[in-house]
Amino acid sequence: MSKPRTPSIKMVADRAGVSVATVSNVLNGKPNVSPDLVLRVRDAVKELGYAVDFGASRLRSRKSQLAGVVVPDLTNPMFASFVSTLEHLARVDGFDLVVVSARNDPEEEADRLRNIRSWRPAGLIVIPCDGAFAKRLPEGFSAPVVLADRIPDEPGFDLIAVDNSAAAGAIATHIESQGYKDCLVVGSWLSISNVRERWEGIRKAVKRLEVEMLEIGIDDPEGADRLERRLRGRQLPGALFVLDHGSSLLAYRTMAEIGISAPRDIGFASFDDMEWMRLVAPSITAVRQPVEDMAEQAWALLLRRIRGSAGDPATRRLRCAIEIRGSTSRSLRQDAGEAQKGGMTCTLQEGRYSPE
Amino acid sequence: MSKPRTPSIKMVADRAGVSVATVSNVLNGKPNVSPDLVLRVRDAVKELGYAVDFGASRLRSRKSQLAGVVVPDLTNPMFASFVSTLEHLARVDGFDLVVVSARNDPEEEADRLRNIRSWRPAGLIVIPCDGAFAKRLPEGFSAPVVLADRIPDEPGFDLIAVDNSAAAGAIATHIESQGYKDCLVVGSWLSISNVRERWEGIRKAVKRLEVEMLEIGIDDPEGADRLERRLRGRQLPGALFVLDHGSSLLAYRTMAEIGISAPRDIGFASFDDMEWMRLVAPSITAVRQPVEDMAEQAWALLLRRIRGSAGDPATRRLRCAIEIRGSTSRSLRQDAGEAQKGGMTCTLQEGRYSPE
DNA sequence: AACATCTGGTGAAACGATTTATTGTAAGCT
DNA sequence: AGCTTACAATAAATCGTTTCACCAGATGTT
Repeated sequence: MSKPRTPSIKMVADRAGVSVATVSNVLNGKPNVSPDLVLRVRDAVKELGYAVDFGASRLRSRKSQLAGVVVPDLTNPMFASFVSTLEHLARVDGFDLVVVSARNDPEEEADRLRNIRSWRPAGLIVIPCDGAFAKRLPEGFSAPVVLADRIPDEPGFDLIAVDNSAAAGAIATHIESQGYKDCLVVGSWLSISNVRERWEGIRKAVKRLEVEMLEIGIDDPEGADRLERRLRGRQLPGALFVLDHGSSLLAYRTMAEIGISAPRDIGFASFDDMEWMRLVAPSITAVRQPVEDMAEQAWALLLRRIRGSAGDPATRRLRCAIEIRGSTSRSLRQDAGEAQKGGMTCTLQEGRYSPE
Repeated sequence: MSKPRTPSIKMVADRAGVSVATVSNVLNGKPNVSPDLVLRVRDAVKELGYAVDFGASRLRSRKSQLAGVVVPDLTNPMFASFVSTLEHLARVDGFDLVVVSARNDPEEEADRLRNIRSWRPAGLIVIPCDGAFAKRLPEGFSAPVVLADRIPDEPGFDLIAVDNSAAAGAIATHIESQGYKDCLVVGSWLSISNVRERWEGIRKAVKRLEVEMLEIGIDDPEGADRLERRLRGRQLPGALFVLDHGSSLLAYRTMAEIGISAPRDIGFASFDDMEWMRLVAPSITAVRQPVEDMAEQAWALLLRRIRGSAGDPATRRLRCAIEIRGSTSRSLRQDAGEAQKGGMTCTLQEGRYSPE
């Protein structure tokens, strides 16, 4: 009836017949410890099934091998993939991740940030809910923070994002070049920097095309109503360009319900290329964001900061790829048959956009 | 040039003019501390921006508010949603999550398990890569473990899974009742318990329907080839039933490439109902798994174990829902037009399957 | 008055690691 | 031999908490 506690460094030391300091030195690969002792320690470790206690280790050494990750919504495939990539990269560098989802709620984000702070992570990677992120970062938070994907209202942060404006502009130009006269642009909220930048990119790019913006929120029934009313209205827009994945799902479903389909009745394009956009027939013209790259760069930057690199906050914009597919094709308007074969898929090379 | 370290409990104590013990008592809501001191401590905490150090706290109190989560692949929407739900529930109970993805690699899973152990989590929720999970759990791991979704070869674990056999059987029966004569069943590996159970459920359920199993692996080009050859073969099966989401994506894409479509040329059904299956036309008959429920039950069970509930390992099987849609409809074989409207969607009530 | 029982509070000992200072020993150099 | 230098190993201090034993004073009980 004793207490078989999980083995500590002390037990290892006893069993190996050395001091705890020596065990620590062996475990951390410090030089100046004789080969036979290394062996004895290793054996003892194995026999006891010992594993260091990261908490205690961090407490004393003041070095944490833990990073925090905050995303708006883990169920969004974009963010899931972001986290997944991050998690792998971090692991390679010996870091673990505390992952939290803010569920699109700034309050919750603030709460999670406060909470995560108590784990004393070496750094933080955050995709903020909205622009007011700076106000939610607990004051006195000293670990480096790298933001991704969304731009904060206040500057002063390291940031990895994509070139929203140019990508959206490229799609708008494509739509225009297909001969569409007007285009309804749909997005969750203009208060989200991505949506805003994309909308502005469109306005900057178009020449003759008439564009009109509609905000429909996130999981908001009223927004869904607004969209449906607009699509049922007497004047169906020539094309529909949706600026985020959530809205795309809603829009595509709504179109199906109403019985209009792309490109027969309307041109359709979307941000955030997803698997399903390639699977539906005809497949959907979309902007593909380099999520993995984003994760990679964010992690690289954070790691540099953790290792002590000073310097002004850096902002990097990554280039998106444009996938032109059937849903915006004017020539497919009549014969919707061929489409699913995927032969229509191509990558826009015009301007700064490069092929796969 | 001093060292503005992140505030510790000692600084709070000094500022409030009390002992650290008192601060600790206030922070942990212990009784027997006078109201004015509580106030003074609270003020000091606020002024300093103090937040407890979970690591130190855990070290001393031996109670961890951290749980580990291991999934085979975070980019799989099923698992992403599982983690997301879990994360929310855990937070409500004051727990944070260390999340790791094994990337479908048992080796990596073993590595992550070892690693996660060093965080001394209060418990673990794992969706194992394969049945040999027990061998990968570091020996001497003392925190409670709850497995989910996949069944380990060796018993002795708490387990929350779904009723694979019955659900797969129901789909098979449906396919049979539609008049299909034979059915090709496709899945990643039979060594994954889910796939195995589903396959067995099918064989148990069918009467006249001829069934045949094809394993195509995970992200395996050879498997993709096998599938393509089979579908290009002289004898196209009447129906195709795919047993996991990854394989479904591959199968659906392959069909499109070859130019066969459901239900015109072949009946098509799948496990793991996903958004895209509702978006393609006609939409796809699928088994919808109660992922959120699974997460909920897994968390509830783990929490109970953490709180000290003893008792034999429990196994719970949750019921899946069946979504009968156009892709298996015999009557749609001729007129593939109507389908996208989704009017075909319904929920099988037969047997133990209940409607939405 | 003497004794037990609360009450609000504190100092100091853990927890499991790393780091620093220290010691003893062996080797290297005049 | 005498003196420095280098090496191996350790004891002890420390990180930020919680907990335990204890204390002084007030209150209650006989």
